[in-house]
Amino acid sequence: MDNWGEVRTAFQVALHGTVSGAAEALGVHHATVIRHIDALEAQLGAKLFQRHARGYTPTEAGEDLLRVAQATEDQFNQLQGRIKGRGEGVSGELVVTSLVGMAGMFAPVLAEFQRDYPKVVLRYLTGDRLFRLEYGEAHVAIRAGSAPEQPDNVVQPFFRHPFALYAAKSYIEAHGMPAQDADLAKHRIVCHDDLNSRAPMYRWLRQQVPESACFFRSTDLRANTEAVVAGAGIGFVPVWEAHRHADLVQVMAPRDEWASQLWLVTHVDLHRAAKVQAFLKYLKSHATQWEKTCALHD
Amino acid sequence: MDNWGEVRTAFQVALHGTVSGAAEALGVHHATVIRHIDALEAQLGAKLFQRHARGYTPTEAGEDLLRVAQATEDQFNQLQGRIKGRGEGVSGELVVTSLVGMAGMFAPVLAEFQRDYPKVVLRYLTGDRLFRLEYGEAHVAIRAGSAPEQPDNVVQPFFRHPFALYAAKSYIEAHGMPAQDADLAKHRIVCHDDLNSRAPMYRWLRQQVPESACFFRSTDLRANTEAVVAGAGIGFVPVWEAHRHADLVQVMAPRDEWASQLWLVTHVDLHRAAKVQAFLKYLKSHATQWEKTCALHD
DNA sequence: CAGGTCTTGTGAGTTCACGCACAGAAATAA
DNA sequence: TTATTTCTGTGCGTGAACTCACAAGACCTG
Repeated sequence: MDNWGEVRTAFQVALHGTVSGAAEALGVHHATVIRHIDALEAQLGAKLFQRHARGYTPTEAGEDLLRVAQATEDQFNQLQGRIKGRGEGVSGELVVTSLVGMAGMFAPVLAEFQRDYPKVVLRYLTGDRLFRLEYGEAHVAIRAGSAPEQPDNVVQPFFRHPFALYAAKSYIEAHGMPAQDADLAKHRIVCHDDLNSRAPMYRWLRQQVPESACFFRSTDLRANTEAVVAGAGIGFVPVWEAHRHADLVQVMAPRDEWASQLWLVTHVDLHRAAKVQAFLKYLKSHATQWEKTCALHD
Repeated sequence: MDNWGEVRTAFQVALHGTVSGAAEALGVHHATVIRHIDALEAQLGAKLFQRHARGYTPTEAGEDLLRVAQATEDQFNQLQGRIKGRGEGVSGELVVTSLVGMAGMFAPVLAEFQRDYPKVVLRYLTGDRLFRLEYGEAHVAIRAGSAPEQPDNVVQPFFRHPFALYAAKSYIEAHGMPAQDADLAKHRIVCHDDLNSRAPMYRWLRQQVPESACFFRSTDLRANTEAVVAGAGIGFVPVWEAHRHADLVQVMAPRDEWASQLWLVTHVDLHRAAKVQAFLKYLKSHATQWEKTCALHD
């Protein structure tokens, strides 16, 4: 049963009882209506209407079609209402993705956002692979590093994520506190597994310490943080994250060159959606708050 | 939400995930599919798909449309199956119409037909006005008189409905039995109200008796029959009907010139339907039986 | 890295479906 | 009856929608 348009035409004919009435309702010429009915009947191999000078009277098959098409029109109208009204309110699904490392920072914000917009179903995706906006896998992504420049993505700077060098109290008691940058080479360093990492803090670290000083290496920032907390050595920990661990001692204060720039990325098709805008506004208002919090504890 | 064809196109795109796949499934060029999607999105004012080089990924709205269109396609397929299979079996409605006078003769036959085809819903329409086949008011009509010649109706002779002159026993006892045709003029005659009636028996009667002899006149054959039974005079009664009244005496035996020809009439569009054919076959097999019955009692 | 094979997207040519203008038939009104 | 209106039905010309052809991008594979 292809050609749904012809079904719609037949539906209007059954509704009005005349070809002319259906033609007027559909905004087409009555000859078109006649052709549609003829084609549909030829395809089905059955008469849908009895033709006479006063109009078209539906047969049993025509009445059957009338019922089905009536239901279809209702469903399409409801669908149209849902789709047109979808963008207006803040509801539906909102899929956010970021690196795993930022989960601890974002989770409270996401929870608060959901308190303000209870109708939104939040999905927070974190994983090894990058979830790609262009395939519709996520609506909003928080990305780190240099400004992503993909054509269909709208990118805006979020905030600079401050890092500082930390160590556990136990480690400092055992190995002492480095006085200046050059002293780091004599310490046990916790760093990224890939020594060629493009993260600015690790590029800085590679210039300061030899590879042999990197005693603990992991691809995961959180694992590194845990290692530092456990006293494995000195390593970069997000300032925000460090606040949660009373045992940590700040070895060196955060520097701007260590900070990693965070970006808010959305797909251009969804950027204007009300719920996306609401979420972005929410995130940005918290960004300034985070920056203040981090600055306070420097 | 007009243009159901575009909805169907969008449905196929959501189903296949690619424009090319949908185009192949629909049997059209992929450029057509793209234009349909663009038009639909423009009309709805919302994106249905995320475009990327690997295909189209449905958004929330697109998935909503997918669900609705899936249900629609299912219903259309079921509808097509019903319509295509409708003509094969003997089921559904069967609307039969005839003059009221023949109800007593047909009712038992209709009941028997329904016993053989229990899935058929029989509607037997009788009324003052003629139910018109061309408006779909009835599938089969039994008509009397000269052969109807309407273009869209297929007409076939049914059988000749025999009439005879009857009177009540009480009337004969009071007025005696007419020996020959000319004697009728001296009797009380029950006849049709319209003296110019085209029925052959009444045209014959008008030639035999003066208007003054017609003491009881009615437009309804059944009323005339009742009048004869009640002893109002001599009148024409269907042979078949007369058998049901023990009080009636046959004044003159049935003649072929009195009989009224009955016709089976069906609309050309429905004539080939299985249920109509089954009913016609059934009626015709009973016609010969009726003729024998009538002949027996002459 | 290069080649092949999917995609989507866009401008140009062509066809098919639509609109127009009639004709015919039936019901209503005068 | 005749006139009028309102239907359906059909041949014909035109334009919108389709097909075609080509370009560009993404992904996989050797």
